[in-house]
Amino acid sequence: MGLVKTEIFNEQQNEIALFAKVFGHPARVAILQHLFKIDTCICGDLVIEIGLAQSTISQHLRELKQLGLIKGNIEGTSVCYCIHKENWMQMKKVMHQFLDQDISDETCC
Amino acid sequence: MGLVKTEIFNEQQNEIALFAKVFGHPARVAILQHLFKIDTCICGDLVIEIGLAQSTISQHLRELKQLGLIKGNIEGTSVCYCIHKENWMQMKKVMHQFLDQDISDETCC
DNA sequence: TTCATTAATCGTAATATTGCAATGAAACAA
DNA sequence: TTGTTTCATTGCAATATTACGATTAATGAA
Repeated sequence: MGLVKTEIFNEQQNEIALFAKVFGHPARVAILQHLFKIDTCICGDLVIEIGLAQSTISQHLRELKQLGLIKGNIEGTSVCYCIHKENWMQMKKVMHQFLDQDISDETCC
Repeated sequence: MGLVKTEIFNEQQNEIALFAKVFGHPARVAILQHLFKIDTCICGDLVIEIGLAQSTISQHLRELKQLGLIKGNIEGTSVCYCIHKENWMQMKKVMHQFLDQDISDETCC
């Protein structure tokens, strides 16, 4: 199948999974880290920085953009990509809620 | 290709991506939430709770176990699964470091 | 022993993802 | 205009993932 049965899970579970999935590739992690570091960026930089083909990077950027985590402004012939700060903070809330669930002290196994 | 070029990324980036990938499926998110909620569990519960085939749940449990996020103790004919608390906290550190990167105030786009 | 229960594993089909070369499209320079 | 640069898109091929039925292995009950 290779097809996720989204309909049997609730909205929150699907949202967490969507965010996590986009972080589930080291290239996208590296892109985001680079954008945080230099705080503004053009795509060409990333191709050199990361070491994948230009079309591959462009594809990863599109996925990040589709989820709203980055935005890109066209500046002449190049594109300025950066973190979408409001959406990043929103995403953080969702992920923290999941990661920071209470661990009770009861020992089971 | 369908094959991630792990070798061009650093250890931290690959580790973040591995953790994120395992959270990138709503069934695994749901399994973890359930384990947190009831704090001890057997696999059969999960099959009813989640609504996927037993073999599918078993597969997801294996992935979570392989990453060390859960552990399973055999108890008679059933298996008691629960969160691996130490490893979960360790994972949280790694993910927080990534999610909580500083967002500078400079506006770029 | 035989039967039932539980969960892991195997095999397989359907679909998704990754990566790249080739091509397009838009902006700018000469 | 023509060429150049920059990035997006398209069209693959290779591999990975998801899901399930069937089977296996292990335990416990009768």
